[in-house]
Amino acid sequence: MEVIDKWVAEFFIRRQQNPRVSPTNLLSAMKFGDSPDCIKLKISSVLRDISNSLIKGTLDEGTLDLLEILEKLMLQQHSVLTESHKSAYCWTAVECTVRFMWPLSASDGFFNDALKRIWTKRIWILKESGSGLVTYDLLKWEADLEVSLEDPELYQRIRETNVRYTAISFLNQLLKEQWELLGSSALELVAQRTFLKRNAQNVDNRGDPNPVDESMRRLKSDNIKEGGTSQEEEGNENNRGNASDVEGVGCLESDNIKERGTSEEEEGNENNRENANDVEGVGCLESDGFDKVDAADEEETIGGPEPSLDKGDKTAARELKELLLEIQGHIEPPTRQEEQEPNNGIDHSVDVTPQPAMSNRTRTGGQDRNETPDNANEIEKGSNSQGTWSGRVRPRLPTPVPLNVSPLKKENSNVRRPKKFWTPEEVEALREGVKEYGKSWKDIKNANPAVFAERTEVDLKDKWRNLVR
DNA sequence: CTAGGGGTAATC
DNA sequence: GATTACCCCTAG
Repeated sequence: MEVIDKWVAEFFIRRQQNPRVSPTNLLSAMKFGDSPDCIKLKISSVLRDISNSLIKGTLDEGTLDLLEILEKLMLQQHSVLTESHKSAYCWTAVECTVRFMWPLSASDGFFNDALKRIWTKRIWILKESGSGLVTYDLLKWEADLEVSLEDPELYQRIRETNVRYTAISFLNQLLKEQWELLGSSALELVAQRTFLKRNAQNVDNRGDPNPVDESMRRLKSDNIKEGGTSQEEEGNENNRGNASDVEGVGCLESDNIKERGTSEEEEGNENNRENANDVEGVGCLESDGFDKVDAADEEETIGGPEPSLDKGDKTAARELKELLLEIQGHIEPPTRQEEQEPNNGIDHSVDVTPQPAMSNRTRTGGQDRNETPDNANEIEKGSNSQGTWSGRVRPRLPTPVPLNVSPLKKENSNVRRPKKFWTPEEVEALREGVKEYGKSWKDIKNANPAVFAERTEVDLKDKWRNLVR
């Protein structure tokens, strides 16, 4: 069952924004060992934690902890520390210190405490341990921050630097690189293998003399093509990667699937799919991967180097499939798309193409609130103008409930406020306000919130209009 | 956000 | 009927 544990853990960790699961808590609860698989899982959890903290906008000393843990895990699997990792650590450390520079002077706040806590203690320990995170840049920052304690000009300069942006950029870069290095998840690999096996069998049935080779050749050639575009679109890919991996990727039906182990040099390329195995991805695996596991179960062997699942893996895969379906049922409420209609291959993507001008639309003397709402209007027109929209489904949001214009207008907008005469205090405050602020009704009201508590800016304007008449 | 036109209902 | 307070709308 340990394989199930790992796969389920991986499923949760790779899935973004699951508020009920903290990756590190999950791992500590499951007590994994130090096998290479487990280290990968731990790295995934650290990456997910960093990603979550970026999403939440929390960039603090906890992030430094995570980066230090990540370094240790990288050492355990004998990986080289990347430049992005070093830079991310350096700039996050600076950000954690600079955030305490809010007072104008270094001596007025917690800056000194932060300096001691982060640089004198934490980074000293790193230096002692010979950590690769201690870089020239880090030491340079350390010196500058020390000097800024005594040098108000430098303090001001650092205070005004946008360190946070740089830190976030490096953290994002680190996440992207590390997710790519981690490559496909176990779930996806199983699906890839079974898909390849199925493909090979299909070719075999057609009487091809060398089915596996042919299948591999086709996949490889497709891959080369895909690889090219992937490289070109790296920026986009990057954006989608960690930031939106819940979206998943296209189903494994696409031919961008490789055989792991047939060519090691393609490793990096393979990783383009990185977080492809999130929820939607699992959905695809379900139909394209696991369903085939049962079939593969019966037809045992394919000749050659084709990797196949052993009995244990197959049982595990079957159990996992059921488990995932159950978990998914609990976690994911059915999406609107699922509710509306089965996927029939129609592109439901949001159409952002500018819509043709609504030539029939006319304004009717400004009484829009009595008109049919915009949406309904367009739906109605849609029956006549479908052709011009190429039959695409245009997303429609519900017509928003109009806000009360006046903050003094209470619940029922049809009921007028009771008439309230202006008191001499109010009139006086208005006169004073106009003297001071001119006809800036908002400023006048804000300057006398108590006096004008029951007046709007428009009331002030109207009253002034009456006064000067 | 403000200015100004104008409608409605209460009050004088 | 005039005034006042409130409201709505449009234009800039």
